[in-house]
Amino acid sequence: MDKHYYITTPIYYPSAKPHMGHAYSSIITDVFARFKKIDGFKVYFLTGTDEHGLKIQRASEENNMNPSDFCDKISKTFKDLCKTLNLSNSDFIRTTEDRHKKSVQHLWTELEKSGDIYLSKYSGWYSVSDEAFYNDNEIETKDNYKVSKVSGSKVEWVEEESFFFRLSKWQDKLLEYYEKNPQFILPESRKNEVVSFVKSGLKDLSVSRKSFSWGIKVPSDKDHVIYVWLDALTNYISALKYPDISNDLYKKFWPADVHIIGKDILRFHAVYWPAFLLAAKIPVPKRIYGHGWILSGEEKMSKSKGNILDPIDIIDNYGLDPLRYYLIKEVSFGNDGTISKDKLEDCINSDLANNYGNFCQRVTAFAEKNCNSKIPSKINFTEVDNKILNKFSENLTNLRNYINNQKLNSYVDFIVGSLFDANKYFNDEEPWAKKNDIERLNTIIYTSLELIRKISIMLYPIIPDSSLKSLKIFDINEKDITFDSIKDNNFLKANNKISKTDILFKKILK
RNA sequence: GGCGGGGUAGCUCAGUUGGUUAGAGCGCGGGACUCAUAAGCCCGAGGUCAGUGGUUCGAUCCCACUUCCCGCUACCA
Repeated sequence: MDKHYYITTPIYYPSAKPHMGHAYSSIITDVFARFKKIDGFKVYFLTGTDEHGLKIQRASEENNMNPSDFCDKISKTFKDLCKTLNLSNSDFIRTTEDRHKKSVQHLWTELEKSGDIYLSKYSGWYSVSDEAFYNDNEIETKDNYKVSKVSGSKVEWVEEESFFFRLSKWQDKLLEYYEKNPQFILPESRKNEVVSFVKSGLKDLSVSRKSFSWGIKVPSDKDHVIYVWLDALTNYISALKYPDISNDLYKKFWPADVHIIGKDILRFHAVYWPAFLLAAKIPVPKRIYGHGWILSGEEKMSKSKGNILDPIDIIDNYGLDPLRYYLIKEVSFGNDGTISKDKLEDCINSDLANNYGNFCQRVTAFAEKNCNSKIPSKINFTEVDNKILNKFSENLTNLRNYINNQKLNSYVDFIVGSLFDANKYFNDEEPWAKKNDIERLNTIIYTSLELIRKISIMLYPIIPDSSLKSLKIFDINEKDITFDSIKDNNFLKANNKISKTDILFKKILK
């Protein structure tokens, strides 16, 4: 039976152009998706855009466009980003699509039927200029006016009719679910935050708005549109054709294996989403991973600080794979990380150019001169050769576990360690000094070529383009890659041609 | 304020269920080699493991207190 794997990025809110945070979430997700693909899984990788809400409605008005055309335009920039980042996504969902609307409205109706939605009033201190509600403890009285303590702007008491979701009802069930599924929320530190939040008591959630119209209408009351989370989160199942739960996509891929998200939206994914699903009697996803943020130097990137590193700029200047590699290798996954041109350049030079790229180069160049550009025959592995080659089969399970548990850094550490070993092996065995011992020379070359093959396969999920370039040496194409084959020490067939490879990563002169 | 996490080499981080000389990568200094993108390999310098006190034969790791940093504390996403 086929093995299935469903992984998602957040759907992005396109009120601004794509930034490093979007790129990071997407690249991370792509790494997992690609790994699973070469490990024999049928993978469904979903990304998309969340296009409803007041901000979008306003932004479209400001641009003198109708919201629908406006969304088409901005959603496209995110779709383009998928190509720019070389994502292997299976689908791109937009919340303005009919398939999504149908899905959301059906889910709403289910929640209504189960008694989890009721009509009431949403009220609070509202600041028009801040577009935000404030609690009693967030306002103060100044010159006979109520103002926000934070912004100082005037607030007024607003009441609005709204539908509510009985989130409070699900508090215990959620805690029970976290208890029974200790790996549901990762990383562990963030799980604690969610649990303590839920334990502190859940209030019912306002899930509709009458104050604007750009959204999916509440089926039973056309004056209301369905508010953000109930709309947005549903994308994860609407892409699988929910409510048609007998179709293949849904049957095979739901519940999702992991939703990759940023830590800023963890609560919505780890609390609201499972609560909606529990209420609608839909299985809950297996895992929510809330990753950290990419900071620039010490600070969060912001326009005012002028320290924004635009992913597109970086890709234009350094290439895509260096950025992908950097984000995976240099950021401690789960924690916040930093990026700077300086660190990126160091990483490119030491890891990609000197270590990986140069190893491919020195081995293939040597093989060209000494083996007539053919995979050598007459090989006889010694203990040294077997030791370095067997490390991969010995770690096959570990590597799979790393990916299954989102231990990205452990996965990369193994690769980097293998590269050090490979360079050391080549150095220590001195093939250039073995020209009168052809069998030994051939064996060293063969072993080294196998190392290139194995390491390149492991790198494929992270830097797919470069990995494929490298595997071209052996005429291995994308569709032929299997992760499992890194356990094979005799994969390369004698006398097959070794294709010359270009320099994979140019060193950056500093 | 409450709850939680953290302060380990110049930088980024790992680690110790408490036990002889505390680890990696990068950066830095030196060496031998030459197949390679002057890459790679070897050796080395550099840390009172935030501070104070306690438990213990012994603490960087356990406990208490101090100090600094960060996160969460609901309807922008």
